[in-house]
Amino acid sequence: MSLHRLLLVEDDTDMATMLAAYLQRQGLYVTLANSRASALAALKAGRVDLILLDVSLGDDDGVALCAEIRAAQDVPIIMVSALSADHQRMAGYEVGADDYIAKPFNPDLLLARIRAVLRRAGRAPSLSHRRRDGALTFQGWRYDARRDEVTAPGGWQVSLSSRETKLLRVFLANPLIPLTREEIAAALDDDEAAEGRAIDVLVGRLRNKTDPALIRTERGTGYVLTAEVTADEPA
Amino acid sequence: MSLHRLLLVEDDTDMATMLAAYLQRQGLYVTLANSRASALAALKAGRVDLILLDVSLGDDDGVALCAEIRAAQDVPIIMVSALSADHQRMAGYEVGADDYIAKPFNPDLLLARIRAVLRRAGRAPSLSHRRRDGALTFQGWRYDARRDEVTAPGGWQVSLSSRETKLLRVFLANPLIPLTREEIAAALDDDEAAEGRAIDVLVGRLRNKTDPALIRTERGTGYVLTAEVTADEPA
DNA sequence: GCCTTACGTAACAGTTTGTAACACGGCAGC
DNA sequence: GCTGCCGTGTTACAAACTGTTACGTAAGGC
Repeated sequence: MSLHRLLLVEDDTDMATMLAAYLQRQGLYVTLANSRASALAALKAGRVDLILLDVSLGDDDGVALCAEIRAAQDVPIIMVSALSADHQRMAGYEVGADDYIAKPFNPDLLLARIRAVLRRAGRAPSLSHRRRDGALTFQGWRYDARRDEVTAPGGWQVSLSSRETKLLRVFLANPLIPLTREEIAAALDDDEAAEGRAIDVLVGRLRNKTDPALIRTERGTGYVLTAEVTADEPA
Repeated sequence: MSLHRLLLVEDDTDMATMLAAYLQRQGLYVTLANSRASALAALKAGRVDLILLDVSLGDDDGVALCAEIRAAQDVPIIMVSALSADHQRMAGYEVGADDYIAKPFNPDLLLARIRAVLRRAGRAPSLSHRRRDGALTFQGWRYDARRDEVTAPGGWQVSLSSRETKLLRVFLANPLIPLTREEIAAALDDDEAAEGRAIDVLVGRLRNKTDPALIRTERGTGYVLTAEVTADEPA
């Protein structure tokens, strides 16, 4: 029920087909383009929320195309490259890519990046629209939003403090997406201010009560929920 | 089944649909309007407790519309803007918006603002708006307003003191909305004054006689009824 | 390897909340 | 009036919650 339209610019047909199928299954509306010309045509044809742009585009140059698109309109762009060389990465950033991912990539990671970019662009339907309904399952754990109850894989019930619960909800709303301390604090407090090590300690406490492996540290950045989250039907 | 009626004035269909879905799940009754004309029509058509008004409204101007509505009637308004520029923000306030939120926003944050505005505006729908004679059902429990009787999920009858009953009614009138001790006291006493721990103790006693999970503590704030409330037809 | 920085976390302190126990007052019955 | 009972607020203390600090350790950069 996501309304995001994604334009996939990729000249390798096999890769494009596979990726498109995957992304469509994830709820994205995907348009394919295999060249600079067709990409620009697709852009002109309709609304696009995000562009996934391969750096190597046969005769065309992805980096140049990125800059070209950026100059014309404000659409978030994620660059995809077969080479993870840093200069390429930098080249991508300089022309205005919002993110960069190297082939071969983990599809889930790609999806996470896509969500993150869309979110930053303010067009993301977050998980929140299902949050109050059923329960969420992740890595064997279960969170019943209605009752604020957390159940461990074994069936044990875990009691979290209200702050810990809020934190868990923040992570569940953004699975696989790295969150900075600022973002977490903002989401927790409904307003302003992140200081000190409060978030670290809070994360530590949540880790202890659940599974330490659930939340991974992104050194220098923040924290990520490492599990995929699926919504159960409301019983 | 909250009785808050929210008018969402937004011309971006996707955004409107998404937001409406989200807000409806949060227990608000949402009416959509995509233009100045339809907004005014909706206002004329029925009671509205709160207006969520997008600043950018295609041909129409949200700020002007805000002022217009304000001049005509006293409905709380939250302005939504894609630009967080301060002058716009101020412009919104000056014409009488009760709050302001910038896109992209955290849905939970929006919800918190909505609740805050509703609370401030004292529009918490009172029991009087309901069929006074019917019974209310919540989380398996039942409250018969006519007889002041409370029935547990199992069918057992629970006897509450008069003060406890009043407290229960206050919560039932404001399901899912956090209430401060002051608000509760005001609603209980018909006249002001909240001091000491009276409310805490009262809540504790109500919890004991019903289901402790029904009323959750919002640390630093107050208490919330965690159940949705539905009105039964009078038997 | 060493050095710097970031992170994990135990211990602590300040608040807030839960609740048992008590005190007070009205009221019915004697 | 006296007495016991019930409902209610007050008090006091324990427990829970949460941010801060300090220090040890891990992770990278060089």
